[in-house]
Amino acid sequence: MVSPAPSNTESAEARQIKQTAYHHGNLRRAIIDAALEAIMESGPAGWSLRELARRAGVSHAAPAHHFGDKAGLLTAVAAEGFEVFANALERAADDVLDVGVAYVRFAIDHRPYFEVMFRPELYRMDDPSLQTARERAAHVLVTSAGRLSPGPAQNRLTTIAGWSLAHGFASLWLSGALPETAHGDPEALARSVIRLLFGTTRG
Amino acid sequence: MVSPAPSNTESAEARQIKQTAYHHGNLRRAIIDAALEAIMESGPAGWSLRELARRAGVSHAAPAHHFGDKAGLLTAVAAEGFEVFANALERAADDVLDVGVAYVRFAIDHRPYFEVMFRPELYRMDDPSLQTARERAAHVLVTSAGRLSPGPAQNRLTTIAGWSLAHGFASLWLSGALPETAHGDPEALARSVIRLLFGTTRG
DNA sequence: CACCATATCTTGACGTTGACAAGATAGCGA
DNA sequence: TCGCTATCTTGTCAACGTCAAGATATGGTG
Repeated sequence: MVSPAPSNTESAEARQIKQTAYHHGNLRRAIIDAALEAIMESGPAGWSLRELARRAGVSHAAPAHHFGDKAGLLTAVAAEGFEVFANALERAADDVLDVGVAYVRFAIDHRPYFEVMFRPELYRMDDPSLQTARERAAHVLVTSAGRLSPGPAQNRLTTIAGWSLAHGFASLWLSGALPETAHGDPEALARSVIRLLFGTTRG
Repeated sequence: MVSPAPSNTESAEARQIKQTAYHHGNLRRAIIDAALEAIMESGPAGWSLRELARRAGVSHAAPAHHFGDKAGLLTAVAAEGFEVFANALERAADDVLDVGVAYVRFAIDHRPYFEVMFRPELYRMDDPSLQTARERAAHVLVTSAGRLSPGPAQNRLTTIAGWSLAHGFASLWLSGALPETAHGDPEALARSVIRLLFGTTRG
């Protein structure tokens, strides 16, 4: 897993040393990690800032210093998510099929990020680092799909189709809307499905 | 628009007659309509039960009598949504392409329903009327896609692909993730995109 | 028409939440 | 050593979801 910032990798000792009465050491990261856990358990709205503070062992108002408010925290989560996302797509950028599969894999492996990223009403879209990573990811989608078709008009359609297919599969899988097919490996199934769209064009 | 129950179609007079001190007349419907409005304005989590009660002109605890709690209200919204959804798909069931377009059109025309329906953590999936409508909609998807391919294995893939494509396009469009392409008619664009998947198979 | 059982809605209360303000503490450079 | 600033705590407030108890209307039964 590629994380843009050192996550919960520091030893318990090191944390205990830093953890004096007032200074947590790395509260910002701890709160984000707690948020990711909470989102994994009960969605992007099934928890409270105070609960995250409790999990991190700090007072109820401590998170506000780092994130301002709840939307600020979710903005940080989304920004971090788009970075991990862009990295994952770039690593597969040579092949459209691989990009599509990487899209699905990211959604499943990093579900908490994914559940926030595509819900703009939860956070502030004008965040600079967020926009940068977002454009980086979009660039991979456009260029990898652009290698398939000749004209720019076709290119545009191909990009939207591939993007929609990967995004739709990921969303439906996560929401559990594909009940009978929920057996087996989602990644393999995704690959077969995406091949149905791109297979003909690639021969 | 097809609504499973008489919505805000009754005249203001009729409502005023029924609206005595204690009895609203049709509070259940009024609360659902208020919820749809609120979800349209600020998403499925950007409002409160008390706000809906205020909009309907009743006390803060009145909605609880009809829906139990917030999840109960959202369950009613989702159930109603799946009914409208199933009706819309059934009306286009003759052609896979039309079904896909109807899928996207529903998401855009009935955005509040759509935003709740595919977020299972918001409501109670075990609701009977919800499950019935849900299976009805799924049946249209499977049978319409099944007319394309010969074998059952191919059929399964085709169904998932078409479903994912339509669902992904709708989700991305609603979230505003397709910025540069956001000009023009989404329905026409959706038709072009879906044709990219099914066009080859149908000749 | 009188009566009452029941559905519907109100009032009041409790614990929790997000947000803000003011104060306390720690780390760090001058 | 001093003081500046980032970091965290404590206290507070209105708003929220939910529950309990009471009030009122409606429709059926006699």
